[in-house]
Amino acid sequence: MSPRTTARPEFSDLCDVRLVNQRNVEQTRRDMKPAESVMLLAETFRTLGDPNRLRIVWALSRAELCVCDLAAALGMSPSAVSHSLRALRQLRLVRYRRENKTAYYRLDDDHISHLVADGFEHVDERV
Amino acid sequence: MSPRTTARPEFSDLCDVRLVNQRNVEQTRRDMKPAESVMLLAETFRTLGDPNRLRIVWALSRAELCVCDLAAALGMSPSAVSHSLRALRQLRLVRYRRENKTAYYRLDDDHISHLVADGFEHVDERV
DNA sequence: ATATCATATGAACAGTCGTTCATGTGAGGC
DNA sequence: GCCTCACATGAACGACTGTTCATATGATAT
Repeated sequence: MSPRTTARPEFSDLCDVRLVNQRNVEQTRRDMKPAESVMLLAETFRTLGDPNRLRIVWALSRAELCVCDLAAALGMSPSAVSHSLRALRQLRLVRYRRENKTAYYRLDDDHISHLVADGFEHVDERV
Repeated sequence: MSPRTTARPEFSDLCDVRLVNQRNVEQTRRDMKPAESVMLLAETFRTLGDPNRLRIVWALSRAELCVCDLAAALGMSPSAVSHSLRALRQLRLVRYRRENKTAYYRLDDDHISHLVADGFEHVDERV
């Protein structure tokens, strides 16, 4: 996945001539995360931002599952599941092991599991 | 924002006739989050999945800022910032107060701040 | 009143996404 | 060998997204 948006530095002085709090601007610039981190995290969030992929991740946070079981449980085509898993794999959100013809997927580490669990906690608070 | 993907129930039996672990499928179905929660969280992740919006949220997690300061600090046009803030507002990720002509934005609660902080921790671990 | 400032918003366009369909791969069974 | 199964992948199409540009709003100032 490539970034969809690019910063436009030529706009940085579009506001400077107006009433801007220079302190805030400089402090914010100082605190900003490096572009690489921002891109990678945005890509991660965007990948989790698809309902089907999110369901897959949630399912894998509770059990190791093969493609066919995921498809059956979530009501998706095996092809769609495989495509989704590839996106998750490329961001190293899931890993898999092969056992004969079957590929068993699980989350790559606990970080992602916590992230999703926290997210559900957040949205479930708001009815 | 409307969901981009829809579950296709007619696929749920495409895999049942094959070698599926029925236990896993049933357990996964039982553990699945309600569709409403999935949709809302996916929307939230997708909204955080844009580099510019993510930078805005990160900036607001450190200080209350007006639109113009955000634009100046992030090198975006005020219009783009305003559009981004609207998306964040609609998901109640940010709130704002008006002071004369100026609109000061900040994060709506700590949940979102933690989510983003955890996310950066995660990606910064992987170089 | 007119002008300017800070922000909001609608339309529109190029770019991106996720699905389906068709096909490929590679292991097992006959 | 051939067939089937479980999965992977490429192409393609419709749907969606984020930006820019133009315009609107609403407050302050002169």
